Amino acid sequence: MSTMSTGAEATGRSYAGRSPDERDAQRRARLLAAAREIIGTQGYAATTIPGVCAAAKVSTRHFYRLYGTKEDLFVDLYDQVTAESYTRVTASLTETTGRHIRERIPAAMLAYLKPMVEDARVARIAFVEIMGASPRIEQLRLDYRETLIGLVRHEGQEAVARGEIADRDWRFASLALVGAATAIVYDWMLRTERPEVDELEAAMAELALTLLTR
Amino acid sequence: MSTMSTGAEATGRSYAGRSPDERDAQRRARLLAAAREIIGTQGYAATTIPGVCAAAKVSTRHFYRLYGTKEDLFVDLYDQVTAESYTRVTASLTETTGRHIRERIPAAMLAYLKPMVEDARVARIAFVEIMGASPRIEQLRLDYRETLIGLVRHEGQEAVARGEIADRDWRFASLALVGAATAIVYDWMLRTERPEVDELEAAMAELALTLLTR
DNA sequence: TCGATCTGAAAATTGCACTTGCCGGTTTCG
DNA sequence: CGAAACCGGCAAGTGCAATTTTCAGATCGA
Repeated sequence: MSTMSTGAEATGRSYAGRSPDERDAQRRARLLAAAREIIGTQGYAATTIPGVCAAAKVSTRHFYRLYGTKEDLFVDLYDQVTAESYTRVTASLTETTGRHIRERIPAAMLAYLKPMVEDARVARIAFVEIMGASPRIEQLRLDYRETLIGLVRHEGQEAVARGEIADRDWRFASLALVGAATAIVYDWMLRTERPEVDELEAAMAELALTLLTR
Repeated sequence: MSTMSTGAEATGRSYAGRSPDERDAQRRARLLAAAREIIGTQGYAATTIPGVCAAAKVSTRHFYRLYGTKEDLFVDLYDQVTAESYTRVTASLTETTGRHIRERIPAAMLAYLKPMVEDARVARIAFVEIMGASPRIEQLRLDYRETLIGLVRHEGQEAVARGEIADRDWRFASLALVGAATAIVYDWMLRTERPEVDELEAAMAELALTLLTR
């Protein structure tokens, strides 16, 4: 990346009113959108590169210049999807800085769930398709979860230091919360007769409080 | 099946001191053992039929007579693996019949975890490889989980009727418990510096009590 | 306008695993 | 003992998706 960051005398020329970098960025965006749709509805295993390319209106030639393999595309997609959640959580925690941990946890929980509750495809990607897809992707999932655990532990220990709650095994509590959220939200997505979003969110907030503060 | 159930004048003859049915049963058992080993260590996606056959000392020809596809074999394996847990749980509940629900839950939880804690391959199969492998297998997983939810709900409601605990959304509680158990036990398997089994089991029993009775 | 560059579509190639069929050797049983 | 049934291993043949290459047309820039 560093070598082309100045980007001025790049190798290509403009086309359709776009610079080479812009064109690539648009192709990338279309591929990611198509991948989100197809992987999020058909599943990773059933997804083919030509299929994604056709949906994205990108030729396979360009695909292979942007991504080496289907796995690379999925990694990019997963980064995008997890970044949505992670960004919202950290934003929520920043907003609630200084408040009691029992107020902050429900807000952060809802921020975490937001992208999945809004879009079933995201839930499927983040909760189901991510698992066991490949060793590299599995590692990505574990790394991301470790980041989340670190975040929970950090906030938790500060709350303990402030005397707001009792200390506990934060890794255990974080894993329980993430695992429970995964199962519950995905089940909620799949059901036809499901409770309102509000009810789900209230129950999840309550669960987070139970696991992290009681 | 029904046409050959009497089995007397079946097409084949004895070999190596075994009847045709016995030989098939042994091949099946060897294939399942090999599949457990390979899928449980390399993953479902990386598993090939010739690979399983070689490990099981079964020719591919015989494989295709016993199972049509890799998926069929995996279904059989998953049935076996889940049956282990399910059988232990129901046995535990039978043993503790009449006791207070707060005593029965920890016992049932440990029974459920036993096969996974004893064998990392089983944990990987039941918790990771089962997910997103194929639509049919995903359905199998959901069906099995539904059975488990029904079991928890049944026992839970009876305890409520006996006045031992307060009523609650049993589907929510079951999913939370199963999801949390999945995440925690698999994490425990993967870690190098992990707590003793006893500590894990105690924490899981405590978690089950929290989610189902508090 | 003209040659160079870039495009998407589609054909051609490659690679991998499934699936089938054959083979030399073993066991059965008349 | 010898023909027949059966075995596991192995060598094609097949099918599908990944990957590479080709190509005719569109766009750019001098």
